Amino acid sequence: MIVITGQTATGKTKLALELAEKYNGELVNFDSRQIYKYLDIITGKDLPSTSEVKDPPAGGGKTSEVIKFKGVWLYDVVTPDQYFSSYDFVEKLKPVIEDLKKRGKTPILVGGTYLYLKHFLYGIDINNSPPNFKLREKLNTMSVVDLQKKLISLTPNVFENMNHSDQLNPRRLIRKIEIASSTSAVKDPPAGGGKTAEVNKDWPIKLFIGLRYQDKSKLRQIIIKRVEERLKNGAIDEVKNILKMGYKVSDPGLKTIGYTQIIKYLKKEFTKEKAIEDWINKEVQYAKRQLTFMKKDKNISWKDI
RNA sequence: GCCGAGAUAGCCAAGGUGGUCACGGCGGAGGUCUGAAAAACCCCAGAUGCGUGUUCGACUCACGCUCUCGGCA
Repeated sequence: MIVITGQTATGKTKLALELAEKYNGELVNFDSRQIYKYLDIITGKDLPSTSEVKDPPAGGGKTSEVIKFKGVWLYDVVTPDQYFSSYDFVEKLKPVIEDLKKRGKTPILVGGTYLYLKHFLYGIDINNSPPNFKLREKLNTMSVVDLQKKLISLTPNVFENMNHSDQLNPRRLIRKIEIASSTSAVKDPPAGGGKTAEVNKDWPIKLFIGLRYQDKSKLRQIIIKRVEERLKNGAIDEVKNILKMGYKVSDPGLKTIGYTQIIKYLKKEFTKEKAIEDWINKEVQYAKRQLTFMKKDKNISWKDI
């Protein structure tokens, strides 16, 4: 198995395609946004036309219920209104990998969502429980202080073991409360979390590459260019169409850089200039956060570009 | 040229009888991360246009200068 991750706009897909050729591989996406259908232009799903060849012609020219294979597995697996977690991702990924194995192909995982990758490579705490949306809805209206109190009343140890940042983060608090109040909850979970399920033991990693920018101003420059390109390629129409299909700003898939800003522009909350500026800023900030997170993985061999 | 309004961090911006003044937001730096992650959150740095005066003390008051905006000419 080959894994390629790194900052956004570093040419991960391009490298992956090269390696696919060299190692008889097929690409598997682990980008949390490209998982979504209809989010194409702004998430950069477009691939060089060579890979389009792999598209199986729709059987007999009938309209396509055929799964689109755009040369990359795990594109377009859910609609923008659907919840999708790192757990779901791992579950989707396993059969794909198995299939590649059977066909003697080298899986080439490409993407920037390190959390997904992390859960696949290093496992998830088996004590965790699935999301409880009803509970979340209720908890979402509570203040941070109240959430803290609630968690402390349920499992003081869990709260104590959270770091300062997480203790003030409503999402993290909600998640902990969710786990603590699930019926199968472990009363006093150990400090470092429970056992983790090893997922990928059958798949040794041949190459684990991280792409990053050495020069931050360069990163910004490239992102500016990419945003301009995506606008030219119809980013605004893409958003309009998605809204026309009935998807809402609040849908998980549309909580995505680029979409958020364009929607604000369409709603006249932002001028076009402001929307573009914000889009670029958010993307640069995202790229930095990616690196902060990935840096901690000592298995990644970094390539500066 | 005259009248009015204003000049607070890279940008936007609040303030008060003169008392270590200096709210916020954006942007910037660094960080957190085990089922929402292109998410959510933590944290750090940085400012009173220039000069003179009044005063124990001025970002705040007075005068002058420079600049900006609006109006008159």
